[in-house]
Amino acid sequence: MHSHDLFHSLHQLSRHLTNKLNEVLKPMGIYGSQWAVIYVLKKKDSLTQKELCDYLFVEAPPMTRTIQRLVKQGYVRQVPGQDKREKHIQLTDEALKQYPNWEQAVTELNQTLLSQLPKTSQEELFNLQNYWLNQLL
Amino acid sequence: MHSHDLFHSLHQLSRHLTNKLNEVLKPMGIYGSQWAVIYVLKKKDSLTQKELCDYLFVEAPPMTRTIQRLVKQGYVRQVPGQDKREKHIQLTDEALKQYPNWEQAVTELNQTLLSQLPKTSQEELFNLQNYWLNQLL
DNA sequence: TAAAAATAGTTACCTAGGTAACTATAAGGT
DNA sequence: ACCTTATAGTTACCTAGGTAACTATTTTTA
Repeated sequence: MHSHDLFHSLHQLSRHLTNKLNEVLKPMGIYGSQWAVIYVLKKKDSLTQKELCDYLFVEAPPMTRTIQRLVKQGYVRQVPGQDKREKHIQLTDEALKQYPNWEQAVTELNQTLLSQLPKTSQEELFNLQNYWLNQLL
Repeated sequence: MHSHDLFHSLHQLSRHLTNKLNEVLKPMGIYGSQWAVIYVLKKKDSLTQKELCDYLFVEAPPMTRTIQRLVKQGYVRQVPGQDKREKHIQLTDEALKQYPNWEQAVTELNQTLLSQLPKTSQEELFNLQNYWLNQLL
């Protein structure tokens, strides 16, 4: 096994999964990057853009774009914070109404994608990825 | 473990590695996508764009762009095939001259990135990725 | 063999995500 | 208090990769 192959297959796998995600979300009118933000906001309730960036491991500029699109679609609102530099991002009622649909679509996709991979392998893969990622940061 | 987390960590890991690769290649004047093409061409000698797409699992349009950049930089040439639709892509002497530098930089990076991950884990990760990828295609 | 379908590659345009340079606000050091 | 530095977010522009629509060839088929 050459190290190149390991990186190559990881890259391919990631792209394949991203494509599948966008395919499923397309008819629901949102993109994968938007779903990632929505998913976090559902769990955390209200976060600044900085916090979203840190959590999702994304730079500020793409986050600005993703949020602006979500604002335009009415799924998110930006509330000015006490610190006037900050913007607190929250899901709108419209987003909360749509959430179960999005969640179901994504969960079904994930199950389909993982159906051929035994549970123990899933755990193993997840642990290896996380261990490696933590070592790298 | 939620399936979302597995996909999320895979996505993060992939992005992190891509960023590191581009960081290392930047001073050498090429990008990660270009390196992927060069690496394949070094092994296979001459391939059509279609064959490169299939091998790297990439759609035709981005491949066209990557190759056009490589042509402009003088690292690759497009030889018309017997089938006049095809273009056979080959490394130039200039690319072959630079290759060892690129190869060394990438190999060193890979070793650094993998240094904290035990050999057995590397194999395990590689096998899981490939197994899953094959199931999905 | 002429018309239809498939294939290789390109162009135009989209999202995803990165850096650099900028603005506006907040925090610290003197 | 004032000036410097740090931080949150935006804007502009770059690469990576995707789809749709197109051109130019080749292959199939009627």
